[in-house]
Amino acid sequence: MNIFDEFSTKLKKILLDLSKKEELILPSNINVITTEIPPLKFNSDISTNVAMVLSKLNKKSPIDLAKYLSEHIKKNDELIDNVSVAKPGFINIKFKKIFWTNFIIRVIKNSKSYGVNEFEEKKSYLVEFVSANPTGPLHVGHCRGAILGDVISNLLLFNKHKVKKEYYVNDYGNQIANFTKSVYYRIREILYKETFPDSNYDLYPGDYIINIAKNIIKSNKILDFKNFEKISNDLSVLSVEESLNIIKNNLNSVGIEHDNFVSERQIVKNNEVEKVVELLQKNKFVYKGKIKAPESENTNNWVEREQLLFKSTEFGDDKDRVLQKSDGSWTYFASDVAYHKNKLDRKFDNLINILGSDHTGYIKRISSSVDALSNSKVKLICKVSQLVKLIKDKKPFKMSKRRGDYITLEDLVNEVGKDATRFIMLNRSNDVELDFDFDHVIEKSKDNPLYYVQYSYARICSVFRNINKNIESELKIKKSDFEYSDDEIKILKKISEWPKCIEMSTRKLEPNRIPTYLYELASLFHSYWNLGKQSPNKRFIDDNEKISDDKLIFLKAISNVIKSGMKIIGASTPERM
RNA sequence: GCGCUCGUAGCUCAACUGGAUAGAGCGCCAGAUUUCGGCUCUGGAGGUUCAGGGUUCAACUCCUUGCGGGCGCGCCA
Repeated sequence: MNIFDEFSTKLKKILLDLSKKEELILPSNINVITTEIPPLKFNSDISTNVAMVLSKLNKKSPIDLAKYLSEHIKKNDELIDNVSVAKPGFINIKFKKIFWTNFIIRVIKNSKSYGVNEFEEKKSYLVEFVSANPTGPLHVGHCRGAILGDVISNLLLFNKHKVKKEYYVNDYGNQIANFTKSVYYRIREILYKETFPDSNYDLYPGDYIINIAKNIIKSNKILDFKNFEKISNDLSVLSVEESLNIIKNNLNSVGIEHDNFVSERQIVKNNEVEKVVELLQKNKFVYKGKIKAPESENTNNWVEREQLLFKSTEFGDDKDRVLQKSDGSWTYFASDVAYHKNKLDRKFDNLINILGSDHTGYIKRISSSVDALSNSKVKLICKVSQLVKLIKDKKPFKMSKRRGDYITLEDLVNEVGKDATRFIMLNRSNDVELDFDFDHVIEKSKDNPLYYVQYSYARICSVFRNINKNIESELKIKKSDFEYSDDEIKILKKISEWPKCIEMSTRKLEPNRIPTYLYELASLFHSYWNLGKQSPNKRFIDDNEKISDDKLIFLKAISNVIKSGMKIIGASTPERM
């Protein structure tokens, strides 16, 4: 349920009636007429732009048209207290108090599904996120994208869509070869006391490789480490497995679990790359040609040569992209195209990729391939998560560029916890850099939005505790003839905006609206709470240690919204703090 | 050089599909608080939304030019 949608429906009916009577001309697209939340100062509940949109077509001034329409609106609805017209031509509707009583009772009755967009068609989504190279633990940079992907999935699930969360494992190619070699040298270091070749910059120096080496030795799956060539394949598989375990543990520590891991190696092994290249060739998207050297830096070493190219320029890319290396093996891009063909074959309605900001340049070419493969029927939606700037003691906390030395996701979670990590990472729009201030995040104050929201929930719980009621149990509503005060209606109005918040977050895949919304709701609640200091009638529990039904319902509705919002974010709502 | 992206109060950021007099928090100033729960609340000051041009009844939002920051521009993944 969504009071804005409901009003919109009523309004459109009125408009259609008037147009049938030929009193009004309507535009072909009636959806430009919107219902909105009026700014606070107008002291009304819903507003609409209808008069401004229709004024030109009907050759009337917006104000006159607004006056004319507001009479029809008022006449039509006994729950409307008054309808007023404001300057450029807005129509503002204010409901009677009983409207809000009815409203909150409906919210309570639908508490489980409140906020879900009922009218939206249910679709299936594949969300690919993280997909970090399986060569070591995740760092802070990965973390933001990971949480973004997870919460976008939660949002879609909340709206009853089908979602598969997927991780693409890049376990093929040079980086993996170097990684495997690194593990190999560590093993020789342990078994034969040989020193690790620190001067080789292709190798991974991190200490975690030593643990991987130890685990592989312990597992006894390979018995003889003397000849690298002989064991490199098996060792590679084991090494990837080990580092994937580290990554999965990292993800679990922030509450993330993927449904599916797809191996690049497997895609290559199944000849999926050949097949997809063949298919593209058949549809004339592949050709042999030369590609220009990049405009940047020194192009001295650039050797122009004839190579297999994908025509991504046909879909707006800067240049066509190479599919095959000179040694005959496939480029990363080629196998990724095959992977996306694989996704398409699984028949999802929508494909979503979450990428780091360093991959923005990659979006055009990969979405081009999806266009080419699906005949532009399926769009690949790419969301980019920008950098995270860590701040400690008011200073940027530099991620050292020194090899193998970066702040890991594990470090972050150990420092501030899962809830704070998730909440703060989502607090900003994903396409803006984010300051992650360690000092605020662990503070128990308003400076810490997580704490502030959780605290409001805990306060509500304390009321329930004091009257010996369980906050989870369902409320039985006997009478509903009470009315709420203006201070309470302020909060009810905020609650009525919740479905709108969810709708926008889902449509734009921008979950950052949710922490903002919850903060605002919490703020209103804390204000209300403080009113109890002066006015005993604003306190929840009266002198006889009882609570009235209206207050009980009121609290329950607030806590429900906070809880379901926090659930989408993936942060907890402790009953005591 | 080219592509993508961001630019809003001193600072960190909101602002719905293009809506009204652009909102919060921090910091600053002034107050409240013997409470259901303790960094909670109330008020004040603070703006040419980077700059110019355009579209529109209406532009922070869309188009365009310029400026500034970030990212990317390999047969790396």
